[in-house]
Amino acid sequence: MNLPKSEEQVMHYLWSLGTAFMKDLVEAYPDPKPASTTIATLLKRLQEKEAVGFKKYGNVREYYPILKKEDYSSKQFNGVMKSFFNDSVSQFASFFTSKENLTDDELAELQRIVAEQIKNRKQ
Amino acid sequence: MNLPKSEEQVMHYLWSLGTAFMKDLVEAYPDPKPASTTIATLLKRLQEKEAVGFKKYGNVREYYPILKKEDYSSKQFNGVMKSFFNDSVSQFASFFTSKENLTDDELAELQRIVAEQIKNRKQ
DNA sequence: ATATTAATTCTACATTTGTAGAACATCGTT
DNA sequence: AACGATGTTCTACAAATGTAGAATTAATAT
Repeated sequence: MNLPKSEEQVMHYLWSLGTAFMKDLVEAYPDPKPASTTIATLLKRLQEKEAVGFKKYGNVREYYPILKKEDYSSKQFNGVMKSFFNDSVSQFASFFTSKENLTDDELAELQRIVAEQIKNRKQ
Repeated sequence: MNLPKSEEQVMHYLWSLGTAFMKDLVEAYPDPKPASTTIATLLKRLQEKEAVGFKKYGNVREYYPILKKEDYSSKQFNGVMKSFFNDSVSQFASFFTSKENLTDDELAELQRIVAEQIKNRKQ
């Protein structure tokens, strides 16, 4: 499932809000906020794709994400990984660690995390 | 510059071929191959976006990528990084190192690469 | 010179995406 | 019971994307 930008944006707000009424979503946008009918259209499209669900309270709906952020993130990342790094971890790692905007501290942090994960796996 | 899938596909073939004539591009596609006019349209759109250029040989053009794969990859990756990992290296690193489809060997390789990069920077 | 090959330009059209007005529905208030 | 706040559905339309036919052009081989 690859969502268009505008729908992805709605998902981001929903992921961060957890659940939301229409109003909450519109409010979440920076000015100039979109018309609520615009959000309504996007929500409807997302429902068709089973990416969001809702609980009904009378006329009103409380929306929640069905699609998990982790799963979607993972899919997006894997897509980039495959298209641009040939699905090769070392190719990606070289790119990533030599990014200029990666600070020394971040690199050290990465090292720590990798070491930890390695230890974790040794059981 | 964020290219639509179909144009991105053309770029991938161009990146891997280096330079190519129309024919080479069409041939690069798996069956069922697209009509060459389809590729022509995509190439034209890519030219407008200054993502590809060409050298003329009579009636025919030898296309080449202007947009560098590295730059585009970088942008794509940064987009995912920002949208899904909050631009946080450690958040991303945790996700990445605990992917189930990351083998122990790949993890070790990553460690090696990180260590090397750290050493490299210390001068 | 003519047919063939390869490509290009123009035009076209369906689908998807982005955005929103108009009309209608419902709940909570006066 | 009428009203305002919210929200939903329907309809609409422009722009972007995906795909390709028809007509035309140019170089090459016969």
